[in-house]
Amino acid sequence: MSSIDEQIKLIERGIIDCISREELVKKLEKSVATGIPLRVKAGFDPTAPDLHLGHTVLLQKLKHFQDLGHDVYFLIGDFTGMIGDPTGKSETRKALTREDVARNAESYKEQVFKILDPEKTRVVFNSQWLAELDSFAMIRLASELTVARMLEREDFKVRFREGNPISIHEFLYPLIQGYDSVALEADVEIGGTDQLFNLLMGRDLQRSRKQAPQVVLTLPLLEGLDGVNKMSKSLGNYIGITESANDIYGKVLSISDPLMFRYYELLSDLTGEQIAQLKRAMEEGSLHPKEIKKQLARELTARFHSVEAAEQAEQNFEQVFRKGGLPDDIQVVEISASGDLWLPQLLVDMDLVKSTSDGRRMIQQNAVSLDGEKVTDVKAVVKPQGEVLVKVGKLRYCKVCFR
RNA sequence: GGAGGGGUUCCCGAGUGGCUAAAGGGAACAGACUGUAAAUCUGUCGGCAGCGCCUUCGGAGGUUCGAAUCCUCCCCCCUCCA
Repeated sequence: MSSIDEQIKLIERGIIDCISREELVKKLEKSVATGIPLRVKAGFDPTAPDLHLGHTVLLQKLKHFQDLGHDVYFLIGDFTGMIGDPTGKSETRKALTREDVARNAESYKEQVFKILDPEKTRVVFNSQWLAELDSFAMIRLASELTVARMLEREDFKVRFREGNPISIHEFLYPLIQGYDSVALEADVEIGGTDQLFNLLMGRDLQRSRKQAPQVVLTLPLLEGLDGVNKMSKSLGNYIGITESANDIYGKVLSISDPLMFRYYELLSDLTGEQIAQLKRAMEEGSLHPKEIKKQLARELTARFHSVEAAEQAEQNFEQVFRKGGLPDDIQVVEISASGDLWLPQLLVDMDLVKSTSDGRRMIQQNAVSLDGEKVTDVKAVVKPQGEVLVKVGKLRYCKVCFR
Protein backbone atom coordinates (compact mmCIF):
# COMPACT_ATOMS: atom_id res chain seq x y z
CA MET A 1 0.00 0.00 0.00
CA SER A 2 1.24 3.46 -0.86
CA SER A 3 2.27 6.03 1.68
CA ILE A 4 -0.38 8.27 3.20
CA ASP A 5 0.80 11.27 1.25
CA GLU A 6 0.66 9.48 -2.06
CA GLN A 7 -2.76 8.12 -1.27
CA ILE A 8 -4.10 11.53 -0.33
CA LYS A 9 -2.71 13.03 -3.48
CA LEU A 10 -4.49 10.57 -5.72
CA ILE A 11 -7.69 10.68 -3.70
CA GLU A 12 -7.88 14.43 -3.80
CA ARG A 13 -7.34 14.73 -7.48
CA GLY A 14 -10.36 16.29 -9.14
CA ILE A 15 -12.59 16.33 -6.08
CA ILE A 16 -14.68 19.27 -4.93
CA ASP A 17 -15.20 18.61 -1.22
CA CYS A 18 -13.49 16.38 1.24
CA ILE A 19 -15.16 16.25 4.62
CA SER A 20 -12.99 16.02 6.39
CA ARG A 21 -9.39 15.75 5.39
CA GLU A 22 -8.18 15.11 8.93
CA GLU A 23 -10.55 12.22 9.29
CA LEU A 24 -9.47 10.84 5.97
CA VAL A 25 -5.85 10.96 7.06
CA LYS A 26 -6.73 9.24 10.29
CA LYS A 27 -8.62 6.50 8.53
CA LEU A 28 -5.79 5.97 6.10
CA GLU A 29 -3.28 5.80 8.90
CA LYS A 30 -5.33 3.23 10.68
CA SER A 31 -5.75 1.26 7.49
CA VAL A 32 -2.02 1.26 6.84
CA ALA A 33 -1.34 0.27 10.42
CA THR A 34 -3.84 -2.57 10.56
CA GLY A 35 -3.72 -3.63 6.94
CA ILE A 36 -7.49 -3.41 6.78
CA PRO A 37 -8.70 -1.68 3.63
CA LEU A 38 -11.17 1.16 3.81
CA ARG A 39 -14.76 0.53 2.86
CA VAL A 40 -15.63 2.94 0.11
CA LYS A 41 -19.26 3.32 -0.82
CA ALA A 42 -21.00 4.81 -3.80
CA GLY A 43 -24.69 4.48 -4.58
CA PHE A 44 -26.26 3.96 -7.97
CA ASP A 45 -29.74 4.22 -9.29
CA PRO A 46 -31.22 0.85 -10.23
CA THR A 47 -33.30 2.21 -13.06
CA ALA A 48 -30.63 3.39 -15.43
CA PRO A 49 -28.21 0.63 -16.22
CA ASP A 50 -26.72 2.47 -19.16
CA LEU A 51 -23.62 4.05 -17.80
CA HIS A 52 -22.30 7.16 -19.44
CA LEU A 53 -19.25 9.37 -19.11
CA GLY A 54 -20.89 11.23 -16.23
CA HIS A 55 -20.81 8.06 -14.17
CA THR A 56 -17.23 7.42 -15.06
CA VAL A 57 -16.06 10.50 -13.19
CA LEU A 58 -17.23 8.71 -10.08
CA LEU A 59 -16.07 5.31 -11.17
CA GLN A 60 -12.57 6.56 -11.88
CA LYS A 61 -12.40 7.84 -8.35
CA LEU A 62 -13.52 4.49 -7.01
CA LYS A 63 -10.87 2.92 -9.16
CA HIS A 64 -8.30 5.16 -7.55
CA PHE A 65 -9.28 3.74 -4.19
CA GLN A 66 -9.02 0.23 -5.54
CA ASP A 67 -5.60 0.98 -6.93
CA LEU A 68 -4.66 2.02 -3.43
CA GLY A 69 -5.84 -1.31 -2.11
CA HIS A 70 -9.22 -0.38 -0.68
CA ASP A 71 -12.57 -2.09 -1.06
CA VAL A 72 -15.36 -0.61 -3.07
CA TYR A 73 -19.00 -1.16 -2.22
CA PHE A 74 -20.98 -0.63 -5.34
CA LEU A 75 -24.41 -0.05 -3.94
CA ILE A 76 -27.44 -0.48 -6.13
CA GLY A 77 -30.31 1.44 -4.63
CA ASP A 78 -32.98 -1.04 -5.53
CA PHE A 79 -35.01 -0.23 -2.44
CA THR A 80 -34.80 3.53 -2.69
CA GLY A 81 -35.52 3.25 -6.37
CA MET A 82 -38.85 1.78 -5.52
CA ILE A 83 -39.75 4.62 -3.20
CA GLY A 84 -39.75 7.19 -5.90
CA ASP A 85 -37.91 9.95 -7.56
CA PRO A 86 -35.52 11.73 -5.24
CA THR A 87 -34.93 14.65 -7.55
CA GLY A 88 -38.45 15.94 -7.10
CA LYS A 89 -39.21 15.93 -10.77
CA SER A 90 -42.82 15.19 -11.19
CA GLU A 91 -42.82 11.85 -12.89
CA THR A 92 -43.46 9.00 -10.56
CA ARG A 93 -41.01 6.25 -10.75
CA LYS A 94 -42.39 2.88 -11.48
CA ALA A 95 -41.69 0.18 -9.01
CA LEU A 96 -39.19 -2.25 -10.37
CA THR A 97 -39.77 -5.94 -10.27
CA ARG A 98 -37.23 -8.27 -8.82
CA GLU A 99 -36.39 -9.40 -12.33
CA ASP A 100 -35.83 -5.84 -13.49
CA VAL A 101 -33.44 -5.24 -10.64
CA ALA A 102 -31.56 -8.44 -11.30
CA ARG A 103 -31.27 -7.70 -14.98
CA ASN A 104 -30.13 -4.16 -14.36
CA ALA A 105 -27.58 -5.35 -11.86
CA GLU A 106 -26.10 -7.72 -14.38
CA SER A 107 -25.94 -4.95 -16.88
CA TYR A 108 -24.25 -2.73 -14.33
CA LYS A 109 -21.62 -5.33 -13.64
CA GLU A 110 -20.82 -5.75 -17.29
CA GLN A 111 -20.31 -2.05 -17.70
CA VAL A 112 -18.76 -1.15 -14.39
CA PHE A 113 -16.00 -3.67 -14.72
CA LYS A 114 -14.75 -1.87 -17.77
CA ILE A 115 -13.34 0.47 -15.17
CA LEU A 116 -13.45 -1.16 -11.77
CA ASP A 117 -11.54 -4.18 -10.60
CA PRO A 118 -14.06 -6.98 -10.02
CA GLU A 119 -11.81 -8.49 -7.35
CA LYS A 120 -12.08 -5.44 -5.18
CA THR A 121 -15.70 -4.60 -5.83
CA ARG A 122 -18.64 -5.77 -3.78
CA VAL A 123 -21.95 -5.23 -5.44
CA VAL A 124 -24.62 -4.77 -2.79
CA PHE A 125 -28.31 -3.96 -2.81
CA ASN A 126 -29.81 -1.77 -0.16
CA SER A 127 -32.99 -3.83 -0.09
CA GLN A 128 -30.83 -6.37 1.75
CA TRP A 129 -31.16 -4.35 4.93
CA LEU A 130 -33.91 -1.88 4.16
CA ALA A 131 -36.57 -4.45 3.43
CA GLU A 132 -36.13 -5.65 6.99
CA LEU A 133 -36.50 -2.23 8.49
CA ASP A 134 -40.03 -2.20 9.95
CA SER A 135 -42.17 0.88 10.36
CA PHE A 136 -41.14 1.12 13.98
CA ALA A 137 -37.49 1.32 13.03
CA MET A 138 -38.33 3.65 10.24
CA ILE A 139 -40.02 6.08 12.58
CA ARG A 140 -37.14 5.88 14.94
CA LEU A 141 -34.85 6.71 12.09
CA ALA A 142 -37.02 9.66 11.17
CA SER A 143 -36.91 10.90 14.72
CA GLU A 144 -33.19 11.42 14.43
CA LEU A 145 -33.62 14.31 12.04
CA THR A 146 -35.56 17.55 12.06
CA VAL A 147 -37.51 19.33 9.38
CA ALA A 148 -35.29 22.37 9.81
CA ARG A 149 -32.30 20.18 9.07
CA MET A 150 -34.00 18.85 5.96
CA LEU A 151 -34.78 22.32 4.76
CA GLU A 152 -31.10 23.09 4.85
CA ARG A 153 -30.83 21.22 1.63
CA GLU A 154 -30.78 23.77 -1.15
CA ASP A 155 -33.18 21.88 -3.32
CA PHE A 156 -35.78 21.59 -0.56
CA LYS A 157 -35.24 25.13 0.59
CA VAL A 158 -35.87 26.56 -2.85
CA ARG A 159 -38.86 24.43 -3.57
CA PHE A 160 -40.35 25.24 -0.18
CA ARG A 161 -39.78 28.93 -0.64
CA GLU A 162 -41.28 28.93 -4.10
CA GLY A 163 -44.29 26.96 -3.12
CA ASN A 164 -43.44 23.88 -5.12
CA PRO A 165 -44.52 20.56 -3.72
CA ILE A 166 -42.24 18.47 -1.60
CA SER A 167 -43.52 15.03 -0.81
CA ILE A 168 -42.92 13.63 2.63
CA HIS A 169 -41.24 10.59 1.18
CA GLU A 170 -38.57 12.80 -0.29
CA PHE A 171 -37.43 13.46 3.24
CA LEU A 172 -37.05 9.75 3.67
CA TYR A 173 -34.69 9.47 0.80
CA PRO A 174 -31.67 11.10 2.40
CA LEU A 175 -32.47 9.27 5.60
CA ILE A 176 -32.37 5.97 3.88
CA GLN A 177 -29.28 6.76 1.93
CA GLY A 178 -27.65 7.73 5.18
CA TYR A 179 -28.81 4.53 6.75
CA ASP A 180 -27.10 2.63 3.96
CA SER A 181 -23.83 4.01 5.23
CA VAL A 182 -24.69 2.79 8.71
CA ALA A 183 -25.51 -0.66 7.40
CA LEU A 184 -22.29 -0.88 5.42
CA GLU A 185 -20.21 0.82 8.08
CA ALA A 186 -18.76 2.87 5.31
CA ASP A 187 -15.48 4.67 5.82
CA VAL A 188 -15.81 6.84 2.76
CA GLU A 189 -18.71 7.74 0.53
CA ILE A 190 -18.35 9.28 -2.88
CA GLY A 191 -20.98 11.13 -4.83
CA GLY A 192 -21.66 14.05 -7.10
CA THR A 193 -21.78 17.53 -5.64
CA ASP A 194 -25.56 17.37 -5.84
CA GLN A 195 -25.39 14.55 -3.35
CA LEU A 196 -23.58 16.49 -0.67
CA PHE A 197 -26.58 16.73 1.60
CA ASN A 198 -27.39 13.06 1.38
CA LEU A 199 -23.78 12.13 1.91
CA LEU A 200 -23.58 14.25 5.02
CA MET A 201 -26.72 12.60 6.28
CA GLY A 202 -24.77 9.38 6.43
CA ARG A 203 -22.33 11.05 8.80
CA ASP A 204 -25.12 12.27 11.05
CA LEU A 205 -26.73 8.89 11.27
CA GLN A 206 -23.48 7.05 11.78
CA ARG A 207 -22.65 9.41 14.59
CA SER A 208 -25.97 8.92 16.28
CA ARG A 209 -25.43 5.19 15.93
CA LYS A 210 -22.01 5.44 17.51
CA GLN A 211 -20.10 4.69 14.36
CA ALA A 212 -17.14 6.67 13.14
CA PRO A 213 -18.62 9.05 10.56
CA GLN A 214 -17.71 8.39 6.97
CA VAL A 215 -15.52 10.73 5.05
CA VAL A 216 -17.47 12.43 2.32
CA LEU A 217 -15.96 13.14 -1.06
CA THR A 218 -17.83 14.99 -3.74
CA LEU A 219 -16.98 15.07 -7.39
CA PRO A 220 -18.03 17.61 -9.97
CA LEU A 221 -20.98 16.82 -12.15
CA LEU A 222 -20.21 16.37 -15.77
CA GLU A 223 -22.22 18.50 -18.13
CA GLY A 224 -23.92 16.73 -20.97
CA LEU A 225 -23.34 17.33 -24.65
CA ASP A 226 -25.49 20.45 -24.48
CA GLY A 227 -22.98 21.96 -22.07
CA VAL A 228 -25.72 23.10 -19.75
CA ASN A 229 -27.49 20.26 -18.02
CA LYS A 230 -25.79 17.48 -16.22
CA MET A 231 -25.22 14.47 -18.35
CA SER A 232 -28.13 12.13 -18.12
CA LYS A 233 -29.79 9.48 -20.11
CA SER A 234 -33.21 11.03 -19.83
CA LEU A 235 -32.01 14.28 -21.35
CA GLY A 236 -30.35 12.41 -24.17
CA ASN A 237 -27.18 14.48 -23.79
CA TYR A 238 -24.90 11.63 -22.90
CA ILE A 239 -22.12 9.48 -24.23
CA GLY A 240 -22.66 5.92 -23.15
CA ILE A 241 -19.66 3.80 -22.34
CA THR A 242 -21.06 0.92 -24.35
CA GLU A 243 -21.57 2.98 -27.44
CA SER A 244 -19.62 2.20 -30.57
CA ALA A 245 -16.20 3.72 -31.14
CA ASN A 246 -17.63 5.77 -33.98
CA ASP A 247 -20.36 7.18 -31.81
CA ILE A 248 -18.12 8.01 -28.90
CA TYR A 249 -15.58 9.63 -31.15
CA GLY A 250 -18.19 11.56 -33.08
CA LYS A 251 -20.01 12.77 -30.02
CA VAL A 252 -16.87 14.00 -28.36
CA LEU A 253 -15.93 15.90 -31.47
CA SER A 254 -19.30 17.60 -31.54
CA ILE A 255 -19.04 19.22 -28.13
CA SER A 256 -18.37 22.93 -27.86
CA ASP A 257 -14.87 24.28 -27.28
CA PRO A 258 -15.36 25.49 -23.71
CA LEU A 259 -16.97 22.17 -22.86
CA MET A 260 -14.03 20.35 -24.32
CA PHE A 261 -11.75 21.62 -21.57
CA ARG A 262 -14.29 20.70 -18.97
CA TYR A 263 -14.21 17.18 -20.32
CA TYR A 264 -10.45 17.23 -20.28
CA GLU A 265 -10.45 18.20 -16.64
CA LEU A 266 -12.99 15.66 -15.53
CA LEU A 267 -12.30 12.74 -17.81
CA SER A 268 -8.84 12.85 -19.25
CA ASP A 269 -5.83 11.20 -17.71
CA LEU A 270 -3.72 14.19 -18.60
CA THR A 271 -2.38 16.21 -15.72
CA GLY A 272 -3.62 19.67 -14.95
CA GLU A 273 -0.42 21.10 -16.31
CA GLN A 274 -0.75 19.26 -19.61
CA ILE A 275 -4.28 20.50 -19.98
CA ALA A 276 -3.23 24.05 -19.24
CA GLN A 277 -0.62 23.72 -21.94
CA LEU A 278 -3.16 22.69 -24.52
CA LYS A 279 -5.30 25.61 -23.54
CA ARG A 280 -2.42 27.99 -23.89
CA ALA A 281 -1.50 26.59 -27.28
CA MET A 282 -5.04 27.12 -28.44
CA GLU A 283 -5.15 30.68 -27.21
CA GLU A 284 -1.86 31.46 -28.89
CA GLY A 285 -3.19 29.97 -32.06
CA SER A 286 -0.43 27.41 -32.39
CA LEU A 287 -2.85 24.53 -32.05
CA HIS A 288 -6.21 24.36 -33.74
CA PRO A 289 -9.04 23.67 -31.28
CA LYS A 290 -10.21 20.85 -33.44
CA GLU A 291 -6.88 19.09 -33.04
CA ILE A 292 -7.19 19.34 -29.28
CA LYS A 293 -10.66 17.95 -29.47
CA LYS A 294 -9.51 15.09 -31.64
CA GLN A 295 -6.95 14.16 -29.07
CA LEU A 296 -9.62 14.02 -26.41
CA ALA A 297 -11.90 12.00 -28.64
CA ARG A 298 -9.11 9.51 -29.28
CA GLU A 299 -8.30 9.19 -25.61
CA LEU A 300 -11.89 8.58 -24.56
CA THR A 301 -12.69 6.26 -27.44
CA ALA A 302 -9.58 4.23 -26.70
CA ARG A 303 -10.56 3.96 -23.06
CA PHE A 304 -13.72 2.05 -23.84
CA HIS A 305 -12.53 0.31 -26.94
CA SER A 306 -8.90 0.29 -28.02
CA VAL A 307 -6.30 2.55 -29.51
CA GLU A 308 -6.83 0.88 -32.88
CA ALA A 309 -10.57 1.32 -32.69
CA ALA A 310 -10.07 4.97 -31.88
CA GLU A 311 -7.88 5.46 -34.89
CA GLN A 312 -10.37 3.64 -37.02
CA ALA A 313 -13.12 5.89 -35.70
CA GLU A 314 -11.08 8.94 -36.50
CA GLN A 315 -10.53 7.83 -40.06
CA ASN A 316 -14.16 7.02 -40.42
CA PHE A 317 -15.05 10.43 -39.09
CA GLU A 318 -12.76 12.20 -41.51
CA GLN A 319 -14.19 10.22 -44.36
CA VAL A 320 -17.75 10.95 -43.43
CA PHE A 321 -17.67 14.55 -42.41
CA ARG A 322 -14.69 16.17 -43.93
CA LYS A 323 -14.83 14.52 -47.30
CA GLY A 324 -18.57 14.20 -47.22
CA GLY A 325 -18.31 10.47 -47.72
CA LEU A 326 -20.06 7.67 -45.99
CA PRO A 327 -19.19 5.45 -43.10
CA ASP A 328 -18.35 1.82 -43.69
CA ASP A 329 -21.10 0.43 -41.58
CA ILE A 330 -24.35 1.85 -42.80
CA GLN A 331 -27.42 0.36 -41.31
CA VAL A 332 -29.55 -1.47 -43.79
CA VAL A 333 -33.30 -1.67 -43.45
CA GLU A 334 -35.24 -4.25 -45.35
CA ILE A 335 -38.60 -3.23 -46.64
CA SER A 336 -40.92 -5.34 -48.67
CA ALA A 337 -42.98 -3.44 -51.17
CA SER A 338 -45.11 -4.22 -54.13
CA GLY A 339 -45.52 -0.84 -55.76
CA ASP A 340 -43.94 2.58 -55.75
CA LEU A 341 -43.45 4.07 -52.30
CA TRP A 342 -44.29 7.62 -51.41
CA LEU A 343 -41.05 9.06 -50.10
CA PRO A 344 -42.34 10.66 -46.87
CA GLN A 345 -43.95 7.36 -45.96
CA LEU A 346 -40.74 5.52 -46.72
CA LEU A 347 -38.84 7.87 -44.42
CA VAL A 348 -41.29 7.04 -41.65
CA ASP A 349 -40.94 3.32 -42.31
CA MET A 350 -37.18 3.68 -42.11
CA ASP A 351 -37.49 5.54 -38.85
CA LEU A 352 -35.66 8.55 -40.22
CA VAL A 353 -38.51 10.94 -39.47
CA LYS A 354 -41.37 10.72 -37.03
CA SER A 355 -44.30 11.37 -39.32
CA THR A 356 -45.05 11.87 -42.96
CA SER A 357 -45.62 15.53 -42.20
CA ASP A 358 -42.15 15.66 -40.77
CA GLY A 359 -40.77 13.87 -43.81
CA ARG A 360 -42.57 16.27 -46.10
CA ARG A 361 -41.02 19.16 -44.21
CA MET A 362 -37.55 17.68 -44.49
CA ILE A 363 -37.99 17.40 -48.23
CA GLN A 364 -39.18 20.97 -48.43
CA GLN A 365 -36.13 22.02 -46.48
CA ASN A 366 -33.80 20.38 -48.91
CA ALA A 367 -32.64 17.86 -46.38
CA VAL A 368 -33.46 14.61 -48.15
CA SER A 369 -31.35 12.81 -50.68
CA LEU A 370 -31.54 9.46 -52.41
CA ASP A 371 -28.21 7.98 -53.47
CA GLY A 372 -26.75 11.42 -53.08
CA GLU A 373 -29.36 13.22 -55.17
CA LYS A 374 -31.44 15.86 -53.46
CA VAL A 375 -35.15 15.37 -53.59
CA THR A 376 -37.27 18.50 -53.70
CA ASP A 377 -40.66 17.14 -54.61
CA VAL A 378 -42.82 16.11 -51.67
CA LYS A 379 -44.76 13.86 -53.99
CA ALA A 380 -41.68 11.92 -54.99
CA VAL A 381 -41.97 8.16 -55.07
CA VAL A 382 -39.33 5.50 -54.89
CA LYS A 383 -39.26 2.43 -57.03
CA PRO A 384 -38.72 -0.62 -54.86
CA GLN A 385 -35.62 -1.99 -56.54
CA GLY A 386 -32.27 -2.97 -55.16
CA GLU A 387 -30.65 -0.79 -52.57
CA VAL A 388 -31.03 2.91 -52.07
CA LEU A 389 -29.09 5.15 -49.74
CA VAL A 390 -31.43 7.54 -48.01
CA LYS A 391 -30.19 10.58 -46.17
CA VAL A 392 -32.09 13.06 -44.05
CA GLY A 393 -29.95 15.96 -42.95
CA LYS A 394 -26.29 15.39 -42.32
CA LEU A 395 -26.49 12.76 -39.67
CA ARG A 396 -29.43 10.56 -40.39
CA TYR A 397 -28.82 8.05 -43.09
CA CYS A 398 -29.78 4.54 -43.77
CA LYS A 399 -29.85 2.12 -46.64
CA VAL A 400 -33.04 0.48 -47.78
CA CYS A 401 -33.00 -2.90 -49.30
CA PHE A 402 -36.22 -3.79 -51.07
CA ARG A 403 -37.55 -7.28 -51.17
C1' G B 1 -62.96 22.02 7.49
C1' G B 2 -62.90 27.55 5.48
C1' A B 3 -61.04 31.29 1.82
C1' G B 4 -58.38 32.29 -2.50
C1' G B 5 -55.14 31.14 -6.92
C1' G B 6 -54.02 27.73 -10.74
C1' G B 7 -53.86 23.23 -14.74
C1' U B 8 -52.71 25.84 -22.57
C1' U B 9 -49.28 22.31 -27.87
C1' C B 10 -41.58 19.23 -25.62
C1' C B 11 -40.68 23.34 -21.59
C1' C B 12 -41.80 28.43 -19.97
C1' G B 13 -45.83 31.40 -21.07
C1' A B 14 -49.84 34.79 -23.75
C1' G B 15 -54.75 34.13 -24.96
C1' U B 16 -61.62 35.30 -21.68
C1' G B 17 -66.87 33.57 -27.70
C1' G B 18 -65.33 33.68 -34.24
C1' C B 19 -59.68 36.70 -37.76
C1' U B 20 -56.68 30.55 -32.95
C1' A B 21 -53.25 24.59 -34.88
C1' A B 22 -53.49 28.84 -30.70
C1' A B 23 -48.72 35.28 -29.59
C1' G B 24 -43.73 35.47 -27.55
C1' G B 25 -39.37 32.97 -25.68
C1' G B 26 -36.50 28.47 -24.98
C1' A B 27 -35.32 23.66 -26.67
C1' A B 28 -35.24 20.81 -31.05
C1' C B 29 -34.79 19.94 -36.35
C1' A B 30 -33.36 21.57 -41.45
C1' G B 31 -30.64 25.07 -44.82
C1' A B 32 -26.34 28.77 -45.36
C1' C B 33 -21.54 29.62 -43.04
C1' U B 34 -17.86 26.33 -40.41
C1' G B 35 -13.94 22.77 -37.39
C1' U B 36 -20.53 17.74 -37.09
C1' A B 37 -17.25 24.10 -32.28
C1' A B 38 -19.24 28.90 -31.14
C1' A B 39 -21.84 33.03 -33.05
C1' U B 40 -25.05 34.61 -36.89
C1' C B 41 -28.86 34.53 -40.71
C1' U B 42 -33.15 31.78 -42.94
C1' G B 43 -36.88 28.24 -42.49
C1' U B 44 -39.67 24.42 -39.83
C1' C B 45 -41.63 23.03 -35.32
C1' G B 46 -49.98 18.24 -33.94
C1' G B 47 -51.61 14.59 -37.70
C1' C B 48 -53.07 13.24 -42.56
C1' A B 49 -51.18 11.22 -50.02
C1' G B 50 -51.82 18.86 -47.72
C1' C B 51 -54.02 25.05 -50.33
C1' G B 52 -58.56 20.89 -47.70
C1' C B 53 -59.82 17.66 -43.70
C1' C B 54 -59.05 15.55 -38.71
C1' U B 55 -57.33 15.68 -33.45
C1' U B 56 -55.42 19.18 -29.49
C1' C B 57 -55.85 23.95 -24.45
C1' G B 58 -56.75 18.77 -16.81
C1' G B 59 -61.54 15.14 -17.55
C1' A B 60 -66.82 14.47 -18.68
C1' G B 61 -71.16 16.78 -20.08
C1' G B 62 -73.94 21.37 -21.59
C1' U B 63 -75.09 26.51 -23.83
C1' U B 64 -74.10 28.52 -28.86
C1' C B 65 -74.45 28.92 -35.94
C1' G B 66 -69.42 28.87 -33.51
C1' A B 67 -65.90 27.27 -27.19
C1' A B 68 -59.00 27.13 -24.89
C1' U B 69 -62.46 31.13 -23.84
C1' C B 70 -69.42 30.84 -21.04
C1' C B 71 -72.28 27.07 -17.60
C1' U B 72 -72.43 22.25 -14.59
C1' C B 73 -70.06 18.22 -12.32
C1' C B 74 -65.43 15.75 -11.48
C1' C B 75 -59.87 15.17 -11.05
C1' C B 76 -55.13 17.33 -9.82
C1' C B 77 -51.72 21.29 -7.90
C1' C B 78 -50.47 25.72 -4.93
C1' U B 79 -51.18 29.57 -0.97
C1' C B 80 -53.34 31.41 3.50
C1' C B 81 -56.48 30.34 7.85
C1' A B 82 -57.94 26.16 11.23
